[in-house]
Parts: sequence; C-alpha cells; structure tokens
Amino acid sequence: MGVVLRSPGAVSDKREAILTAALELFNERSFNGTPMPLVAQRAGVGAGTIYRYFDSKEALGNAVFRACKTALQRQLVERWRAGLTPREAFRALWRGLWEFSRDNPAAFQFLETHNHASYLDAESIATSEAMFVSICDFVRHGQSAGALRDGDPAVLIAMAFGAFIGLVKESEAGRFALTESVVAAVEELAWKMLRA
Amino acid sequence: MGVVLRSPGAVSDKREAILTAALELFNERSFNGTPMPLVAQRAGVGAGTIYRYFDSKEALGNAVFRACKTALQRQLVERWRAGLTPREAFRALWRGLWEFSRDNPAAFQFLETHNHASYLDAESIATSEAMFVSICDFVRHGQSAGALRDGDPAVLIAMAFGAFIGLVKESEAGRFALTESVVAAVEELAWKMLRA
Amino acid sequence: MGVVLRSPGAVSDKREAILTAALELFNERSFNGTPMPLVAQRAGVGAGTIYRYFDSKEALGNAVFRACKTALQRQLVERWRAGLTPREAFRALWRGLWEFSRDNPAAFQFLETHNHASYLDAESIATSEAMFVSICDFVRHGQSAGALRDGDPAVLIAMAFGAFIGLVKESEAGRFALTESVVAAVEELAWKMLRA
Amino acid sequence: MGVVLRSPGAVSDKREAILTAALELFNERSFNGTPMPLVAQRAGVGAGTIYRYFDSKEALGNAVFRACKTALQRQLVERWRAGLTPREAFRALWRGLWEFSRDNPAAFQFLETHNHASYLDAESIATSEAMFVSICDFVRHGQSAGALRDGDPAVLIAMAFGAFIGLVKESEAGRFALTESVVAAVEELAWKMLRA
DNA sequence: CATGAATGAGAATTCATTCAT
DNA sequence: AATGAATGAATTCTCATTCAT
Repeated sequence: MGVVLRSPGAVSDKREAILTAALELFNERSFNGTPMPLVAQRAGVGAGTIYRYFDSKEALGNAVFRACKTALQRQLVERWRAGLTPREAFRALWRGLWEFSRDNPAAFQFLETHNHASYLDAESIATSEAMFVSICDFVRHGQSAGALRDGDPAVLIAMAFGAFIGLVKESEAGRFALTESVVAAVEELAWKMLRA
Repeated sequence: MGVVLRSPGAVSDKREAILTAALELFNERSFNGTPMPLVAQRAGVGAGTIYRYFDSKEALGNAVFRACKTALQRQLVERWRAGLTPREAFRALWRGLWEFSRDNPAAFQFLETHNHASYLDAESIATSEAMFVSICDFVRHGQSAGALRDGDPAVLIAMAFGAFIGLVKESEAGRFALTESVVAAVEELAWKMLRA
Repeated sequence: MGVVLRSPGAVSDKREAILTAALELFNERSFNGTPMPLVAQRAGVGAGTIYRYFDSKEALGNAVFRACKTALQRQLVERWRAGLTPREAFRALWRGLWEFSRDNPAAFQFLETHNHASYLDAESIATSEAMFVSICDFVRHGQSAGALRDGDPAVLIAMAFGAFIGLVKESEAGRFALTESVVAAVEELAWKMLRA
Repeated sequence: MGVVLRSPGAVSDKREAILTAALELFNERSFNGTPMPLVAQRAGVGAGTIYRYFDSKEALGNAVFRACKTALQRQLVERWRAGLTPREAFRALWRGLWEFSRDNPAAFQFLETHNHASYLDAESIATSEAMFVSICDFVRHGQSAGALRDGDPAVLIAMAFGAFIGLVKESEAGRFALTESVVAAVEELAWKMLRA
C-alpha cells in the first residue's frame, strides 16, 4: 500500500518522499491549507529541496494528482483481460477500484477530493479524461453485447462510480467497514443497477 | 434558486449577500484559496463588514455549511408525507435531492465538497449527522415494510446518495444534462439497486 | 473620588462619561491599545457620540490629560495659603499629592503613565509645564528662606515627586498600603532629603 | 552603551538587531503604537524574519523586557562585593543604577515605562520580582546593621528608586544634566532620606 | 443630538519561494 | 545536490472614523 507514487526507474527517493508527504497533507489540510515547509518537514527534506524536483506548489499538486490517477488506471487496466464477459469485466473493474482504495486510501481520497481542483493543469485533466474514455469503451462494449442497459455511458459510469465513492467515503467516516463480503454484496447491487 | 441562504425573519440582507458570495467563492476557489476581501467584494460590502456578521473566516465557512445543510434537510423533509409507500417515499427523496441540486447547484456542490472539511465545527458536524439519522430512519422503515433490501442502512444510503452525487458532478462537468426524463430514468435504476 | 473630570458648568454628563471611560481604559490597556468603540461602550454612549465631543482619539487623550493635570494643580494650589512656613508648605504639597492620588487614583496613574506620551499636543505640554513652573517657585521661596537646600530646583522636585510616585506605584502594586501614618512618616523622610 | 541586548553565546546578530530596534521603537511610540514592519525596517530585516526569532509581538515585548531587566540586575549585582558597609553598598547600588541608565538609557527607560505593561507574561513578572527581592535583602541587611532606618523595606525602596527614576526622567526631559557631580550630590540626599 | 452599522486603511502574521552556504 | 534562514507579498483581522437613520 502507498507504493503508488513510486516513479518508474529509480528516480529518487526524495522525490517520492515529497510526493507522499504532499499527498497526505493535501488530504488532511487541503491544498491551499498546506504550507510547503510542512510538506518538506513531513518528507524529511529541506524546504528548498522540493523546488529541485517540482517547479512550484501547483506543479507538485499536479504531480501528485497524475501519479495517483496513473496508478489507479494501471490497476484497473491490469485486471482487464481479453475474453471476459461483461459481468466478469464489471467485477474486475469493481474489485480493481476496491483494491486500489484499500491499498492506497490516501491516493483514492486525493483523486476524489481534488478531482476538479482549480490548480489542476491541462495535462492532469487530460490524464483524468483518458481514464474516463477507456471506461466509456467498456460500457459501450457491454451495451453492444446486450449485457448493460442502454443509455448514455457517462450516466451509468457516474452512478456506478458515484455509488462506489459513496461507499468508500462513508466507510472512511467510520459508518461501516468495507469488508470482502460487503464489497461482494454491494457489487451485486451495483450490477443490478447497470445490467440490461 | 439560490434562495437557500435566506435566513428566517428579516435578517440583514448584507448577511445573506456575504453568505452567498462565500458559498460561490468557496466552491470556485476552495475555502483556503479564497481571501476574505474577495468575499467582501463579491458581496458588495467592505472587508470589515464581514466581521460584524461572522467572528472569523472559519465561522463564515460553518455558517455557509449549516445554511446549506439545513436548506437541503428542509427540502427533503417537506416532500415526505405520512402514508407514502416506500417506493413513493424514495421517489420523494430522490426528486427532493434533484430539485435542490437543480435550484441550488452551488449549495449542493458546497455540501458535497466541504462535507468533511477540517474547518467544520462540532455544530456543523451535528447538523450533518442529524440529516443522516433521519434518512436512516427512512431506510429502516422501508426494510421493515419488506420493500427495501436488508443490510446496514448506511451502506444503502452511501450507494444511493453516492450515485446521485456522481450524476450531479458529471452533469456539471458537462458530460450530460440532468433533464426530467434522465432523472426519472436514473431514479428507476437506483430503485432497482435498493429494492428488496 | 473620581470627580476630577467634571467640567466647570453643567457641560454634559455624556462628555464626562466619555472622559472617565477613556481615563480608565487608557490606564488599563494603554492609549493605542484601546479601541474607541470600547470607550463608547464603557461610557454608555454610541461610538459616533464621542466625535460630537472630541475631534479625534488624540484630542480625547489630550482632553483626559489636561483634565487630570488641571485637577491636580487645583488640588495642590488650594492647599497653599499665604503665610505658611516652608515646612508647612511642603506638608501641604505632599498631602495634596496624597489626597489627590487617594481620591483619584486613575487620574494620578494616567498623569504618570502618559506624561510624555507621543500623542500629547502643545497645549497639554504647556499645562504640564505650568505646573512645574509653579512648583519651582515654591522651591525657590524655600531656598531663599534658607529652609530648603540649595541647588537646581528641578533636581529637588524630580527627587521628591519621584519618591512620591514610587510610593504610589508600589502601593498600587500591592506591596504596602499608603495609610495616613505611612504617608506622614514618608513625608518626614522626604523632608529630610530636601531641607537645608 | 546599548550592548545590553547582546545575548550570551554567539546568538544570531539578527536577533539582537530586532531586540534593539524594538526597544527603541517601543520607547518612542509605545508597544501598541509600533507596527511590526517598522521594527523590521529599523532592524534591517524582513518583516517575516522577526517571527523566526519571536513567536509574536507580545513575545518580542517580553524578550525585550527580560533582556533589559536581566542586564540591570547583572550590573547592580556586579557592584556588590562582600564586606561593604551599608553606606558603601548604597553607593554601589546608586552608582550602578546611574551607570546603567547612562550607558543604556533606552533600556532604563523601557524598564520604567513598561514595568506593569499588560502584555508582560508570568516569566517577565517573575524576573522583575526577583530583582525586587534581592534589593529587599540589601535593605534588611542595612536595617539589621542599624545603618538604614526601620520600616517596610518596600517603602524605602519605592522612595529611593522613585527618586532616582524621577531624576533620570527629568534629566532626559532636558531640565538638567545628570553629571558626575550631580549624581554624587543627589546620592548624598537620598542617603539622608534612608539612613537611620 | 445620538446612534451604531459600515468602511477601508492598516495591523499582526503566514508562507511560497529564493539563495548563500 | 541539499539545506533552511530570510524575505516580502499576501492573508486574516482590527479599528478610527463617518454618516444614514
């Protein structure tokens, strides 16, 4: 868990430490509510060091966002194999979301909270959009196969992701635990909502 | 629309103007990203005037939150009449949410975005909790009547509200329009997810 | 006690209330540390009302200072009668100071604390100077009569007044009580310092 | 002169510059009448730099007070040697005061003006009290030896210190110069007041 | 006359960023 | 490369003063 921000190749563990510290603090205190020196302290580096890796606080925020989004996308894509039925593919997606949010709760929360943050740049938004498009493809496939109900894929995606996000948020608020069995049960409910 | 922040009784319209300006700006730029003078400017008052109505920026944020939450609760409660079947009650709830988010998009977004903001005080959290509790009651009634599926009410609520919030967010992101017919259709889908 | 700020003629009890409130608050919180609305509140008048009686905060401060200084001078002068021996005149002066500080502790403290305050205007300084000059005359008379030791009158005045002020300050700090008997005793000591 | 605020050990000279600037400005304009940026300007540092050395304006004021008080106490204590007669000890004390006020007029004025300032914290008051206690001991010794007149030591201290403070104030107001010969003369007068 | 809500300049304090070491 | 002291612009909040009522 929390390995999400490891850059490919042994770039630098300072860079990772900064990204991790920023992720945690931006969740705890919001982007604007987090002083850079605090990020440096949590990362165990000097304040000036952050600026060797990131041009500005905004650049750091975008780097965190893209790292999280990319990691989520990787995890969802990994679970997709050719030849899955729509029902199996939905299960793969749903469990991929769950495993990601379980293993990287901070990253998941960050993506949700900072989804439309005003500091996000074009590249971050494009990263976000790319993932949406690939999920859309999945839905269209399921609709073509007659397994998913008709209608705007964006609507179905909004409802299913929204339901999952709602579950994660409320479980993190302490209302219930998202155990294996609960996750399996709610997957079934979500599927009832989406199937043709 | 946007009348949500009107306090009962002929309270000063400056207070309302400040609440409205803060609501909009906290949505647009986040709480910490919004300077008080900007709130004052948007409200058409002097910077010092805000502090005649609110003790601090935090107090202003809490006042906005409570005003929105109270307005939402009022709208949902109003639609509830005795003698509704669970299905009718769910429709009332769902449409209440929709009408609120349609008529007060800023208030709805604020509640969603600032739901667990670090500046919220005990009273704001209590206001939030009170609403959750009354929705829980609704779910338990439906379960007793055999209309809603069994399980932790919090889980069902998280999924249904989550789905609705997902719809509103994505429609506001411009992916689709939440028209009457779409709302009716998705209500049906949500009900499929919840019914026994 | 505390009647010091009563202007001659029935000017206005609001004016007096403002002067009294300002005197107390300037002592408690310093001139710059006292907001005008607080003065208004303590005086039981509206904030704007102060400006009907005084042009500005500085003007109010100067009015307080002059009222206190004038009252002190009046009290000291009253005790002076022709035909007193230097020793008797010193007693009159010393007891005059004591009675004033006992009956108007706030006024006495104000005069001491704000003696060289940066907001004092020329007239206030002149009022202060006038009193010094008349005390100087007293000293010179005593010196001519061979009762007071020779030397710069200002030096003797500085020491005697300084000693008295020291007594009042420390008694107000709670180190001892300035009772009749103590005052009589210290008067004797001060006289030992001054006599030829 | 003015070396009073030099902290022992090679502490940053920025800290000293800030203390010195604050001392001067608080004297000239009062504590509440002095904006922090003005302190920074006079100290030749950035406004934010002050807060690297002092938590708040109040903390700065207390640091100035304690530095002055400690320096005065050090100077008085240094002049005390065992085996002095009460008369010699009084001379040591009196001259210690004089040398301190001559060499550090700003520090002396600050101690006098801000002696009971509302921003002083418990530690500052304790520092102040400690010095009073040690002077009290001196007086009691003199009384036991039959050299100083009987009575509450606090009363004698109040008169003697008050007289000295009066001299310094009036000399600084320009009424006379506190030359060596004047100081010697007034010391004699003060002794006449105190001796048995 | 009296009021006190309203104002905006100015106060204390914070923080993104730089740069000497 | 790394640091963290230093900076000053920007932020939150205060308050002397005004003016509509």
